[in-house]
Amino acid sequence: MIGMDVEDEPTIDELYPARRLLDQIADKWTPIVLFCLASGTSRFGVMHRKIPGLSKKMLTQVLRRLERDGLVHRTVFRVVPPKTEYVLTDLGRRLHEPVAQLCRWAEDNVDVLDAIEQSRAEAESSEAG
Amino acid sequence: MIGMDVEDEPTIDELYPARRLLDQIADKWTPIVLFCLASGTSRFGVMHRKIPGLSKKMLTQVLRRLERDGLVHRTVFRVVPPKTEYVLTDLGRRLHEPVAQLCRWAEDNVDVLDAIEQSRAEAESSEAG
DNA sequence: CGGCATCCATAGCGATACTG
DNA sequence: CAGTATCGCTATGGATGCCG
Repeated sequence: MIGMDVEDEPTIDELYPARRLLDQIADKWTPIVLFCLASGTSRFGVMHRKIPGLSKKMLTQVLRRLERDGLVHRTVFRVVPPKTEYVLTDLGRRLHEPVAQLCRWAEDNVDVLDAIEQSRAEAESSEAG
Repeated sequence: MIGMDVEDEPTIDELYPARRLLDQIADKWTPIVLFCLASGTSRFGVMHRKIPGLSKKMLTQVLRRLERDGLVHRTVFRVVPPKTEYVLTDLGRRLHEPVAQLCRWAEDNVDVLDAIEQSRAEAESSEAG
């Protein structure tokens, strides 16, 4: 068995489910937007106000991508003033599941987040000092 | 009650637990590295080979950050050839929980990932076509 | 209101080469 | 083996202004 090696471990390549999922949602805003939409139909301005720090440009970008990937449906009402509604598709609701898990974990484990921030602060102060 | 409005919804600001968690792990590689380390102590080269597409530079960067934030412990053995071991701290194991949830969900819902990819492919072809 | 276009600054990230 | 250093491109993302 030349080339055989017990140390040969399976690689985690780009087809690995976790990596495919991460390619989809692993950014600063997508999970938050998904989370916002989970509670029901929402509008551009509402979401924009609801997520401080998220620029219109980025919100648009995230929503366009979600729409393109079949996760969000966009309805434009041709009225004055303009009105656009966003709602999760069935697929979007499926993808929201792991995001919700993540959010729940975060809320239940704020102590971990605090501890991480403290570690970082200590590391940075000792490096600066 | 001037200024009171039933439409006033709570904002999801940067102190919201989910956003703090995302700031920590929402990138292409961190969750994968965390996942790799979950199975036990590992070495730089082993992880590098195990995750195709992850450059040495990025792996170093991710590991340094995890170390700084108290999630990973690094042990350098002064031997030739050099040897460095990485292992999750208790805090790191805590943070691994939601990552593991994510990975599990991804493996159980490959159909969703497939559907998303198909939606994207269709959107792109109709846009190009 | 719900965008899009533009500018611009920075961060991300791969490629390559070098070191102890 | 386990990095560090440098280059250079590209993507990210904020700011601003315009438009229907």
